[in-house]
Amino acid sequence: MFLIDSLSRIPVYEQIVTQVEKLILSDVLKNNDQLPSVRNLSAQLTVNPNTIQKAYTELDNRGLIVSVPGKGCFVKADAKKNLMIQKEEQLDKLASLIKEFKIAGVSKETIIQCVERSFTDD
Amino acid sequence: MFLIDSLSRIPVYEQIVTQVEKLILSDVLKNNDQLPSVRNLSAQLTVNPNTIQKAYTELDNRGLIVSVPGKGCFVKADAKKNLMIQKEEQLDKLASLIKEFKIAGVSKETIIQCVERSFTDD
DNA sequence: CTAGGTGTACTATATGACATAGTACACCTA
DNA sequence: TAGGTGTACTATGTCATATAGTACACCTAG
Repeated sequence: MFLIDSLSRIPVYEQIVTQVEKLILSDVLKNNDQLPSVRNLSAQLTVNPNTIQKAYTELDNRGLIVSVPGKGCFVKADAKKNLMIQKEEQLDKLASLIKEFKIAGVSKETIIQCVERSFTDD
Repeated sequence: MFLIDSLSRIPVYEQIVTQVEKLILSDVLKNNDQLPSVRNLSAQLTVNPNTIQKAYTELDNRGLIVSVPGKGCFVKADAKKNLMIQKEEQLDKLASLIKEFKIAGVSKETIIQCVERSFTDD
């Protein structure tokens, strides 16, 4: 369910946050679904429980999950909606990346072709 | 000539590398142009000389500049060409980013609109 | 009630990247 | 010769990350 690249510059806890977000966006995790427990996931990924806790705390801060002591962590009702709104707002990042390609001499056609292909493939 | 964000997660030396690349791509730095000296730039950015040296060493490794002891660091003849080739190869990154937006429910039209706008603006 | 699972909190420790500080050397050039 | 260049090296400090271990409060199934 999760894949961790321990060599990456991205911290493990942040990789987990990102992957949970993707699972929510792709409807693998839906409203009120329970996440793996801190201890369970830490064992599964051979990672320290504190690292998982940090990821879950972050997800809680972002309003994507709720942590219920004694029960578990659950996906919030409006998690996906919130994420989609956030992603829309992050289009700025795409713009700056495209400007870099523009400076690098990559043609507009090349980029649009790339967009088309990304939307066609699975 | 250079702007450093010391709060960023990106290391200072890497910010310098990136900015030199952009200056090369935008023809501000051309063939055989001399880069600021290690001590000069370190003073200008209020950064340790070793940090600048690390950036220059990295640029040297990437084949973009040549370091001549006793003289200075100079932009290589085929630096821009090499960079453009590298950038073309990095289109994969754009593809993966677009897929993220796709998952997030951002429409293809929205993205292409963003591309068009990026190429229109200055 | 009890046992075992949950989240949470805390301290201590280790590690590595990053950056600073300082020094030294070899080279080139005016 | 003097002053600028790149380069190399050690030592130190800082910070985020991650690990290790412990403890507590809560819920729930038995």
